[in-house]
Amino acid sequence: MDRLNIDKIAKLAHVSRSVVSRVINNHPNVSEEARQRVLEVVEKYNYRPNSVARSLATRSTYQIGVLTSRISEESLGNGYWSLLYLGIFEECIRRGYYVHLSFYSSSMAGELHQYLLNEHHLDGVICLNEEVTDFTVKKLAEKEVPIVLVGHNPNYPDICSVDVNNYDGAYKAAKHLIDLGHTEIGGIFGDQNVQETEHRMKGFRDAFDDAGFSSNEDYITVGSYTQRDGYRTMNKWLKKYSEMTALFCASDTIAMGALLALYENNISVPEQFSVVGFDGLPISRYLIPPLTTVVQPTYGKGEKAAQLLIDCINNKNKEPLHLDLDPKLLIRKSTASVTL
Amino acid sequence: MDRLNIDKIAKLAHVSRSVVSRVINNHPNVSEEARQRVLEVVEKYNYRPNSVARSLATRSTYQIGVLTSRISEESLGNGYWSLLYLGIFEECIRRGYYVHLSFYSSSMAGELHQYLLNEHHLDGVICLNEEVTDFTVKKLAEKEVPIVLVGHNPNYPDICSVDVNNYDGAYKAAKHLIDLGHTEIGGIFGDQNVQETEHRMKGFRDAFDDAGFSSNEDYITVGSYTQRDGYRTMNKWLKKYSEMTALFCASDTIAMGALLALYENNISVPEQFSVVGFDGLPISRYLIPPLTTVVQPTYGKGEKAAQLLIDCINNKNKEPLHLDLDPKLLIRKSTASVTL
DNA sequence: TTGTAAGCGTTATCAC
DNA sequence: GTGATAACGCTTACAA
Repeated sequence: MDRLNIDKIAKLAHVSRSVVSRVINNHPNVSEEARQRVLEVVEKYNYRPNSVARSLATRSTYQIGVLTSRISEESLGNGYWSLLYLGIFEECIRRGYYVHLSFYSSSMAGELHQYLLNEHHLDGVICLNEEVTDFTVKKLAEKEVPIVLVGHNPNYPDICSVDVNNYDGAYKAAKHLIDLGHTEIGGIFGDQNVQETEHRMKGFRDAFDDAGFSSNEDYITVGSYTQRDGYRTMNKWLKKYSEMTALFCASDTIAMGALLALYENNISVPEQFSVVGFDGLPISRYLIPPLTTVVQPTYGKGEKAAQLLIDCINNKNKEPLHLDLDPKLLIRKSTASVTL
Repeated sequence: MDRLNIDKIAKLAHVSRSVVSRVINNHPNVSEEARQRVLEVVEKYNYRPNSVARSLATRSTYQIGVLTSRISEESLGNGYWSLLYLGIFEECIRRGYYVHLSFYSSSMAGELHQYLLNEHHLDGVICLNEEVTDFTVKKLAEKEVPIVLVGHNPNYPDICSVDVNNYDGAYKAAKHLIDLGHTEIGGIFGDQNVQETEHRMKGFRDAFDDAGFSSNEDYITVGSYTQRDGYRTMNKWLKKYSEMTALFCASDTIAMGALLALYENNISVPEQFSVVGFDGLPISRYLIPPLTTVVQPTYGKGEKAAQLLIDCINNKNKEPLHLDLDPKLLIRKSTASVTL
């Protein structure tokens, strides 16, 4: 028995192809009798409609694209992206959409270009970071392909986005350290170019202001979200600022690097030095020592992004939405009262 | 200007749709003159053929599916999967294929079922682990959809697969420990049900045999590839086998858990206890201490899997291929000579 | 309620 | 070298 199609099923069920189509798509206006006959044949021959043909006819593919940038191996491997993607994926699957995951890198720009230009096979796109956003918006803006951003981007106020409340997260982290009696507190941030960093820095600084003393600008730096950056900066600061007793890292990966630098310099955490991370990655509880960190709902961000996108695809969102999810501080073993 | 299609382009270029099609697909039999005219119009209107329609006509979508199981958050977040996927993705993109990434979990089984049954939008599938394999093969076996496995599976000798040489990797790890003078060496393995474990155990044991003494079976256990498992087992063994001085872990994640247990028990690594991991994850160099580990070409495995699959799709592989990639030992700071 | 027929946008065959 | 024309497999008016 070779390829089944709707016509063969129709013939076998002694109805026309339209009846089969209606049954399959749960459309009204088909007699119970006919429906049963069709269903039986479908079942018997294990028939499934060809989704490609269906897409061609309906102009929608039920496929969405997720774009992220390749970044370094280090940061790819920390679990943040996997979890975010998992949230997107599961929400999509629940709502009947399938998803493509693509990594943007300059060497692959051409191919991805093709992929996006060919908007016909994607009902929508989720961008996980800024580089990818500029690239994508330029391609898809004029076409009617909906986009959702993970991480707010002030350059695109009309595009839906989800983020964690970055201000709040950093504020909580700094306040925790201040409450423990620390005053000489460093802050390593991750990405010069995003609003996220701006907000986290403001939250960090405001916690000091609210506590009645202000943050030391020498203790603040912006690098990249990598272990390497945390490692290097911590090493440098340990030499330069021996009075420093605590550190806020804008990601768990940065904290991981800092922890290693501390270890290599024989400074024990948390007895001599406290470290707070950001993200709440699954691995953070297995760091040495288990990391106190600001947990963000990474999976939830993905889920929300998918919801927003699918709503956009179905024209549900009148206004562009910009959602903020709540972070919360998780105290583990890497922070302690300052020792005098 | 609304939707372009091949007919509009044909009209604008004063040729028939067939000529346009030939130009676009680089087929012969079109005059240079006509080709130029078409190319100009295509360029001018930025026309791209509709890939859905093309797929319907050619019966191939240039889309492949990657299936993995959801597993726990912990193990998803360790970077192994991201790297493996990256290898697959980049090789596919280079060869003109786009890729879907799906996570299998029992709660999503129904949806994924649909996805796979609808084989029409997937030219091939790569399975990243065993559960997923059984599930998939059952669905796609009788249809002509090519499958490639990451990790050999003796149940499916006819399906191409890639793996690292597990025997060799474990052998090297154990030999390294033995060469350092350790004799009381534990081994924590990851998955009862896969051939991988069997091979790693054999490599581990053979290293002892070749060194002239045999492994202690009490020191060998099989659990799961998680930090939690490494943590628990190490804690238990520390109480039970105080004479143990070294440990081989069948993954870096297991090692990570073991390292934490050691830290909490105030046993310093590598001075009092040596640990070797397996995988060579990007994060392994930032563990405390940086982990000695058997590096496997994770990205390369993905790349190879994609190559095999695309070759299958194009009927290049006469015989089912089962490739083994070479692991290598990377000595960092978690292993040292046994102290007497 | 059911069936006919016209798309959807390509590729591919086959005369010319 | 070129251009009709028939697939590809489905959805959806519209007519019956």
